[in-house]
Amino acid sequence: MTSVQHSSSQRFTFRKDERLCSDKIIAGLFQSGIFVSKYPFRLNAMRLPQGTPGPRLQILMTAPKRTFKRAVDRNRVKRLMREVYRVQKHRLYEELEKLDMHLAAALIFTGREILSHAEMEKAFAKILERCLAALPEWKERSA
RNA sequence: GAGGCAGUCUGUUCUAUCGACUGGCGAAAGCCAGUAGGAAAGUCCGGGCAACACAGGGCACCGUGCUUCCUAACGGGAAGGGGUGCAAAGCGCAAGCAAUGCACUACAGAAAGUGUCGCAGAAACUAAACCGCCUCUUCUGAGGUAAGGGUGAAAAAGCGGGGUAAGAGCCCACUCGUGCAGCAGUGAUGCUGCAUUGGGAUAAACCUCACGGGUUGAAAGACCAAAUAAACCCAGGCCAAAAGCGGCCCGCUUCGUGACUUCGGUCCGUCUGGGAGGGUAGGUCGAUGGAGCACAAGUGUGAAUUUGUGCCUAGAUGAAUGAUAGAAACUCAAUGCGUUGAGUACAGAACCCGGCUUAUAGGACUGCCUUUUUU
RNA sequence: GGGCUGUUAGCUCAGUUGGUUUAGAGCACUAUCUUGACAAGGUAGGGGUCGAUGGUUCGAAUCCAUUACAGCCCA
Repeated sequence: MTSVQHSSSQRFTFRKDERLCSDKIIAGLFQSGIFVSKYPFRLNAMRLPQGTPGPRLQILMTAPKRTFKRAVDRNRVKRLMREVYRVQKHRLYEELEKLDMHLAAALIFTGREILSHAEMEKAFAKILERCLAALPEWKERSA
């Protein structure tokens, strides 16, 4: 019926501490220049120092006001992005655990139109592959 | 019955799985409850709240503009008055007046002053003589005239009669306007009487009058934690001049009884403003129980308001209120009458309220208009 | 959250304050002259609901109100 599979080890939560809230980190994030891009997404990233408390990855989702004029549309896009991330995030967590990295990230929607949930899922899987491939390189650069 | 327009109200529901935020319970795992709108929007207005400023007066600036009322307040609303447009019983010889109905109305002052009124036209503002009309005449002009023509958005009340050389409020009746008085009304204003020839428009042009307005907005502001630098540079004030009263003036208020001196100033202290540089950029409060909502009764034409009873109804902060699947309801299209397909508006709180304006699929109700059928 | 500005020809802008005259300039476009042909240049011409709706006025791109769409600023 649904694509979501129940598992005792993995839960598809998205709590407050997984979200990126710090003003300071966000400012640094967009200056770092580290990103991967795959239409209709763009993912900016910045490595956090070792031993940062909380989860391995803090992330924020956003949709630009320039392409989505109405607040309803921006909310819709951000909510879809959150749901898609929530389901697929465990692959990233595993990889980060292996490399012993902490990461801050911003997921930006660069498309022009709102996609359906199924299209979003496919598109996010693609950018996730690119991101995983780039992780070791990011570790070298920031070290 | 069908279609259109305007107004008011309403504006999808249920189940499963995976989540988010707030509150409660719990040692924890977790469980339970709640979680977007009528416009949350535009930011066009008005308040609450907060900080700073503040003897008082005048000018300037900005806003509002029929009256009375409602309201915490308003540029909002209610009721009323006037005006304009359309229809119009009726009255009048006519000009015209006009009960009543519907719609609209930013509606103070143009006899305080200034500006503007192109083209056309003879003449456009304390007016004028082109054609015309009349009188005189040396036949070319002089004078009278504001009926008629023509121009214009607008030509200095209208119409009928008298009067006259021709004409003219020159005189009279009626109508309109203005002024004064009386009456009615809280008032805008209306009615009646008397007087009066009574010489334009524009104030959404300047302006005048009346009333109102201190400035800045929750990125206001308060507290806690962390960090830190009472340092440095420049300008100015400190007993008679400057600063302040966030535009200006009057006026008012405030601040070294320091040291040295060649009396020009210098130094010290202190205050104010600016520069450069450094640190932090986390949390709590503000902040969700309020001009609150629902119902009933009373008062009022109404907007509203009083009393009683009941209810608690989002509170995020890089920002929750969601995603997926299935079913139902409604609408539309195709129908093989079994169904199949598509669609379900406008739109997302950011301190909170009261209005205004704008957007809105479908449904319900009310009013008006058009058309068809029947009686 | 709070505030400010703009919208005129296909493009870039004047004109708006202070109303009536013809809405104008440059580039572009069309025709034509010149050239063997093109460019440049000369001559002539076309092209505007002045963002929209309503109001004030005799008359509105201009004044007033509402509205739509752009752009900018404030820690």
